Amino acid sequence: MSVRKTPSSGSAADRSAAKRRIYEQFARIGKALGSATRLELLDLLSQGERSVEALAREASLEMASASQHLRALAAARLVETRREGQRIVYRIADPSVVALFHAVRAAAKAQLAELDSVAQAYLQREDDFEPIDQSELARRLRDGTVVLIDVRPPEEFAQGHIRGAINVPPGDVSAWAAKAPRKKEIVAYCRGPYCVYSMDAARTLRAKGLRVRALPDGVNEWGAAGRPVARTATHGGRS
Amino acid sequence: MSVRKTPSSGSAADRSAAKRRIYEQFARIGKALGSATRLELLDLLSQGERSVEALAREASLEMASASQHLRALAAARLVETRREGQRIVYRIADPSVVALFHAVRAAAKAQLAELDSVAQAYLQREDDFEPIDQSELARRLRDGTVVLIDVRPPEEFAQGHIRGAINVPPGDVSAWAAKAPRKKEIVAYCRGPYCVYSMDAARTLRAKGLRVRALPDGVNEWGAAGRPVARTATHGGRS
DNA sequence: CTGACATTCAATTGAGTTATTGAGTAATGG
DNA sequence: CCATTACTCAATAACTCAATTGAATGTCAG
Repeated sequence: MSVRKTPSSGSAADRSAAKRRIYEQFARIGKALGSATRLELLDLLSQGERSVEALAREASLEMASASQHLRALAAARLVETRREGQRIVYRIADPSVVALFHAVRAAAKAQLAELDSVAQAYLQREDDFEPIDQSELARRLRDGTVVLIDVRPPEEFAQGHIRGAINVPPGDVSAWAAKAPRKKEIVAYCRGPYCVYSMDAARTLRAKGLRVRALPDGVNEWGAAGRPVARTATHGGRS
Repeated sequence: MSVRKTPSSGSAADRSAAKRRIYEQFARIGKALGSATRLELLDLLSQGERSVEALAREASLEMASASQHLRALAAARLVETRREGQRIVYRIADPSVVALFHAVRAAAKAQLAELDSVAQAYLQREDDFEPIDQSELARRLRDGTVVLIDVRPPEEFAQGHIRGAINVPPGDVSAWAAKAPRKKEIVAYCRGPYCVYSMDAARTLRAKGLRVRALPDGVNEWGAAGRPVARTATHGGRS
């Protein structure tokens, strides 16, 4: 065993041990991403912080199960927690985590098309509504020729939305149709490309004779492209 | 159970099943990333395609073990294969996979600093050599005031390198020092921020009295920033 | 067709992961 | 202080994954 004494460069064994540790750190992150449940929780959290109870409800999980998965995400440092009275609020630890989730989604995109027709059918947005892209929407928002609706729960809207959007929560779409402007085109968006709130809203509105298109992105994709995001001042849960 | 008959929108059960399938597709990718060994293989492959035998050797794995992990990566569609005579050559399936690997690395970066001092010690580049950044290097390459050396095996150099770099494989650094220009500053780079070939080379060259700095990026990071990458025409393995 | 080589497959064993259940803990309101 | 709510922890059983071994497959050189 030739052990070099040079302080700055360790032995070959030290090296490969260190290299292994580095890859093991990376693998911690990978492991945390290796569960559909945890990815769903991450996706929800990417739309805004939430309590364990809210996450369990939205992902249809047992409280204990949600808690365990969230602990796992926290152990991988993908999320952080904060106590707020009786609740523990989880949030994404760093913008790089949202970017990571998007990278996974991008890598999965091709295979979804290829080998899961059920999922594809569920997502057929293009077939029903001509999608609008970010740059066209940005231009038309400036021109004032569209009305942009954010079809998500108010809590998510408050934590960040496309500047200029108005919040029409999923349950309120029908009611909102009555007072919707009939002259302008309506653009609906929700959480992102795999979220169907905006499509549902578009179907509902079109059935009432309105002109609607859908933006396939969410507020994170919009923000990641450097476009303006607004957030409503929160008054902390229900304090 | 109210089952809607509308063809375009399925029942609530269909929905949540479809949503689950989507997250399960994402999780396939996550699972593939959940092993230090597979991440090391991906990292090697991001530097260029290789046979199973070459990968097993470079990652110090049994042939069968390397093959199984590579099959797992292939099942997640992160890598593809091609037969070349008796060998099977694996390669990254899509640029989005390299981006995914980089996203994992970025998310892991903070924790490495925080909770693995062994790995940190191994990587202490800044302490020894003033790092150069991409834009400074690009400028000085244009000016011709630096000599850029690519400290990787020739096969990797051939498959893609920073335009203007000359290849000095890890074992040849000492020999190359003799004919290295003494007037210009030397910049060394290798696979990327977690690769130590360039640091080793820099130490060796500095011990011989040369002026050396290190670029912490590899060819993928350089290329991802839209900077020019060159590749040498391959003549296909050993055909 | 045979032997050599690179790779994959199959079967085994041990280790790690998941969902579930029930108990334990921290903050709040009375 | 007690009850309640929100959450976490511990223990279990079912399941999945990893490393290893040896056999099987595909290709090439003769």
